[in-house]
Amino acid sequence: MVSSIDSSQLSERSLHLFKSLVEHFIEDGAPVGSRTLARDSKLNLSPATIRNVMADLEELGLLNSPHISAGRVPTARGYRLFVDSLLSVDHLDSTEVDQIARELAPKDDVPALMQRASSMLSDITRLAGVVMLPRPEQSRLRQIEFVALSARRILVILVVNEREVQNRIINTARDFSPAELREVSNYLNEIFAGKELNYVRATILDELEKMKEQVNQSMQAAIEMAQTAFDAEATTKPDEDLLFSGQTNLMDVAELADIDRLKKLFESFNQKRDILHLLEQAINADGIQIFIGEESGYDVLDNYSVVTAPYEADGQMLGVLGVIGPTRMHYERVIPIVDVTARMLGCALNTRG
Amino acid sequence: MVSSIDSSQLSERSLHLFKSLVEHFIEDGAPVGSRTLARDSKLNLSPATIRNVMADLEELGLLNSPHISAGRVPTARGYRLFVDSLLSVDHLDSTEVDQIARELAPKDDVPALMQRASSMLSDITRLAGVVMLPRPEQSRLRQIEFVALSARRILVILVVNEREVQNRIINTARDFSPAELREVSNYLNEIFAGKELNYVRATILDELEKMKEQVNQSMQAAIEMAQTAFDAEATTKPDEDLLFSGQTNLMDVAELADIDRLKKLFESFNQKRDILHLLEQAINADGIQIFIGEESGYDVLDNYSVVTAPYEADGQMLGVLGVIGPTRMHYERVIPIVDVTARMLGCALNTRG
DNA sequence: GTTTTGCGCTCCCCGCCGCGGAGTGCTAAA
DNA sequence: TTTAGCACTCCGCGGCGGGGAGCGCAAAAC
Repeated sequence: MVSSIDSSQLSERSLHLFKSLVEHFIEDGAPVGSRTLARDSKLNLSPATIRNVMADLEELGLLNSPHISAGRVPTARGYRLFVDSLLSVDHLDSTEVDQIARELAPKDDVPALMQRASSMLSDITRLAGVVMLPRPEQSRLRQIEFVALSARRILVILVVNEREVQNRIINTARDFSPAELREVSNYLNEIFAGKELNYVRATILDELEKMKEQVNQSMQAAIEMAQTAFDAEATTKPDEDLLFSGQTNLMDVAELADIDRLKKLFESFNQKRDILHLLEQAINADGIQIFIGEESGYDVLDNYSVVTAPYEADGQMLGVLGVIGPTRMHYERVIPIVDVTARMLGCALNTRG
Repeated sequence: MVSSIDSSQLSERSLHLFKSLVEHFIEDGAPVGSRTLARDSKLNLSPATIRNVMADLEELGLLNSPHISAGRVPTARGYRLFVDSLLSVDHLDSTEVDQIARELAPKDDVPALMQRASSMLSDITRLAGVVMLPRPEQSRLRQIEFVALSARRILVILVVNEREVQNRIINTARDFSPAELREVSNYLNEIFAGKELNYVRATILDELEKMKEQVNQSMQAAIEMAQTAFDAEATTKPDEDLLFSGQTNLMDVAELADIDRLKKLFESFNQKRDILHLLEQAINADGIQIFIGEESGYDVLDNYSVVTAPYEADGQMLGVLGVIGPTRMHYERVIPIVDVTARMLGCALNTRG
């Protein structure tokens, strides 16, 4: 790991100029040269002086130039310094906060709420939004019900975590009557209501195996059914936990006109894997976490930054949400938006009456 | 409406040349000129002759040239003639048919099956796939269940059409005990099981209103609950019925590099409205239906074609699926693929033991 | 010692030119 | 009716040149 840059290693003036340069570049995306900087930073320095400073900054790896006689552009490392030490975060005005609050009013079920959070993030930032859904590991089983579809096809309904519902259909080896089903579900609810899904899954394999002899025949069937149900659970769930929106917003950021890179990014959205891994790293951060360009370690994300924040409700970490855009994004705006959204979403998820 | 072109209005030779030209253009996307055509169509004609023919075809609106001294390109009308009268559809070889059949094996629930159908369409054609889910109007209620989440929040579970499940959460005005809930669901199941959702919705508003006096108090509550449940149904359902996949495939078709048009197309995928309307037109077609470029009437689809086929199970039309790509697509391959997929999906949806 | 000035140099961008290639339409001949 | 011939158009490309933005370096100025 390359030693990171500490703002105290640089003179006040260098920092000021650097900040000014980054802001400029974020604004218009063109390499910025010494003259522009001389004009706009109120320091009353000649372009030549500024060139010297910029040469130093380049040596430190904070800037580089696309070619010898162009202006300078921030590197990932440069953005890192900018974001960590120089950024003055905007204060959201109250109308924006209101808008977020309104969108996240807890009208309906969890997935819809998440979806709204994601599209709100993308609408308001004009970038791509993403929400990672509550991780299944932290789910508590609240209730389990069986509904007979036909003699041997049974619909299993799991109510998880207050407001989440999962359905799956299983095929059984023998027929079950509605009365039997009710009996089975009562039995399972009694043992497992309020327990963690992981625990439930483990226990079913383990403990119930032992009990087989002690209980009556229909209970044995119950055990087998439950096994099937939770087996299916393990396989069907994990790919449903990322909600993207506003991908198309990324299509008008000029320097991403590079359609090939964009295609790869979109594909990684579809496969979800990389982004999921990235977001998982952010779940234990306390508050905003930012991955800048190559830092992320996923090369589809070169030239893109991801701003994330975990959200929690009832004191429990639930997931992560965030925004994906070009490294050259308005961090000072995006950061508070992501931050507030995470909080608000948390509030909306707190269990109420 | 402009009078459409009938293949009988044109000489054998013109048709042959026209077909050859379209095939050529589909292959490499460049305007094709008289020389190329003279060389490749086995007719032994000089370029000059072919130029005359092409001039005629242009006058009929089947071709046009991007500029005066370029080759010719088919118009939407040209593609129409090509597709309707000239196309020799490929025969899928059995390995491909097998692959489709394997992908669509009825492993799990309906939404997942649809999703697989869609991504299979896009994978195999290297274009974008779309599946329209069974239209809610044609859904029959099979079973309704209530699960108490808390005193006044109730989970309503609708089982529709054998293998589809819908959940929604409603808030009630007063508390219900589990026993009451069971009573209510028994009551509703008795009246409504097997009925069409539309009918159910209408009847609840109507008929039950009259019965209010005749039944006891808890039944009155049942009526109100049912109203709430189906009201919610009407509003939550309709935007969940299109599944896209493989959009990114469209990003490497060269002539669509026009990122702005592509962005608009993607946005219309997200909003679903236009595509939905288009597909609804296709639901009553018997078999393959093709919308070519401007024909569709939606200008986001200029330069794109949509190949659709309705699918049915148990003798009932369920929905439409298809492929979206540049007008310049390999129709002779895409058509049979869409066709077979629709049939196979139908088979997979037939109700079985 | 730091800052500025001056200067030479690099590189991009843009418009221009000119040319070759592909293709057309028209006319006149086969 | 088909073909050959011809003049013309338009695109694409490479080369050229000038203007502009910017850099680095060295020497002068503060």
